[in-house]
Amino acid sequence: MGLTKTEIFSEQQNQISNIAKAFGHPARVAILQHLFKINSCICGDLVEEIGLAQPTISQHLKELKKIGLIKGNIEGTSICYCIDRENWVKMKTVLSVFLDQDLNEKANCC
Amino acid sequence: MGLTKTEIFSEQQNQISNIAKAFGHPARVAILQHLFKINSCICGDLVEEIGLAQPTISQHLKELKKIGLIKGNIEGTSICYCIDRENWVKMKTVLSVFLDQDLNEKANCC
DNA sequence: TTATTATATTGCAATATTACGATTAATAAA
DNA sequence: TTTATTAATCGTAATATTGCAATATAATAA
Repeated sequence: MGLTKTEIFSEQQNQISNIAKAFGHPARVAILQHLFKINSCICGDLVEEIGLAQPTISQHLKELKKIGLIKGNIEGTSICYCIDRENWVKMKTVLSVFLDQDLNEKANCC
Repeated sequence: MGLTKTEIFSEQQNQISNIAKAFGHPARVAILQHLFKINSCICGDLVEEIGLAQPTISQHLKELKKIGLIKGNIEGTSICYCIDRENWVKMKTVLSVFLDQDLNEKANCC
């Protein structure tokens, strides 16, 4: 049906997959990398930098904002988007619990 | 158009987003967690464990296998799926370059 | 050979995502 | 006020994803 059955999974599992989904598009990866690199940004820069149309970038920014990885302050006609470093660290904490599962002494069975 | 413009992004950016996409569904997160937990598995277990239909689980397993995070050995009528720990570590290395971008001395601009 | 069991594949419906042109909204500059 | 400038929103087309019933395949058991 194309609809993820969120209700049968734990909150942690949904949280992890939601974070991962935000990283699941190269444009959003590129946006985040660029924001880290220049440490301050307006949307126009990104349109040139990334190479997608302005509405498309705006849409990706909206998703990143929704999940809390970036925040935007209005600055005249433009908006200063930047990384929400506090949330970024929180996000990494959630992910690391999942990613570091292999740091147990168990060996492979096959 | 619904088609991601892969060609305008770097190989690293596409690699990161592809890994993230694999984690971008709670069922796949749950499957990986379960595989780590019991350290050996067959698909039937997962159908009960996760609560989705057998074809759906099979499809998710296929995607995880495609990206190399799990591997399956034929064992009689069943298949022993397990984590590909070598690739898991490689995957973490790729991701950490991206996730640890914030470990620079820069402050927030806004 | 004929079940039985376990998993994969196919086909399809429903929903989600991606991308962009056109438009709108809001501020700044003239 | 009029005219840029900048970014958000709307509408829509194309493609991807999710989920499952039905079926196929493959290996073992009877």
